[in-house]
Amino acid sequence: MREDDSNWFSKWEQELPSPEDLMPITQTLITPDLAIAFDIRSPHTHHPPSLHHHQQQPPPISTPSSQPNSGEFDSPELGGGGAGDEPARTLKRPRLVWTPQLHKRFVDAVAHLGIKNAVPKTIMQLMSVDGLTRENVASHLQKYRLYLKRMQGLSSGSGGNGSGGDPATDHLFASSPVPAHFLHQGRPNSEHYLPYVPVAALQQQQQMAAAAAAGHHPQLQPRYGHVGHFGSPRNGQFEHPFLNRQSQQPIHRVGTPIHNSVPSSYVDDLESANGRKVLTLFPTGDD
DNA sequence: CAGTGAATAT
DNA sequence: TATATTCACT
Repeated sequence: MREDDSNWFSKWEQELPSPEDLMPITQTLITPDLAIAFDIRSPHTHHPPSLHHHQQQPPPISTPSSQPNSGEFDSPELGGGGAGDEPARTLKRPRLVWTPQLHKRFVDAVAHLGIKNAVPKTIMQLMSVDGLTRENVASHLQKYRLYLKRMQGLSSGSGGNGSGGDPATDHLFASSPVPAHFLHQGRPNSEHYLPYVPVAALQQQQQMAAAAAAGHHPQLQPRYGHVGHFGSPRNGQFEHPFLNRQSQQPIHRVGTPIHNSVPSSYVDDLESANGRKVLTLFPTGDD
């Protein structure tokens, strides 16, 4: 039975996000508002029926200003009072697009956490995705559960309905490989072998909070690239990388507002360019 | 805080 | 339309 351990691990490893998956996405697009402000949009998108601030894929324009002043100029708190306010938390972020890859990460996290620890917070932490908030995960987690449930109920018997007429709730999930069947089995008796304790992931919260409290300005931190929907997860494997926050570079920017664009910290520790994946993803020791 | 269902926004 | 996010309740 011990062999199984390595087995599942290998498998898991295999499913891990590949290098192509994770990397090149920190290309934070220009904020939609900014883009609009600059009046830059697709040349041949001759069709502005609704002039809303839609986030579209800004052309490959170089993005010199790393000043991600989120275009969201909501209403900053004024008046007030506040001696130490953290306005950044109030920013409304754009809709998060759950790309298959992102979902995969989610699934992986859940799978490894085990049904027991698979709670939004833990998942979120284990995913180590920047900009992901508990709400995001919670919402998605629920949908995911429903999806599993539905699948289970329908897969019995009837003919062949592998995944054809599923309700609309699954397109995303359908593209994502479900590790095993860690469905909801209320079985307090036998636990699946959890080789790894998620404790490592738990402690970081405090650190993170502490860091934030210390005065971590969110000027360019809590943001995930608004990725345009690419969308073609049909049977294709990956289509788009996404946000992965892993290394928090100690960028101390104090005093002079040098908007020196961060040197792309998106580099994960991926493996060599060819060959197997030796990904060291999970233990998110830093955060 | 976490889970669910409905409403809402995009 | 579909999907994500938010809210009220638990």
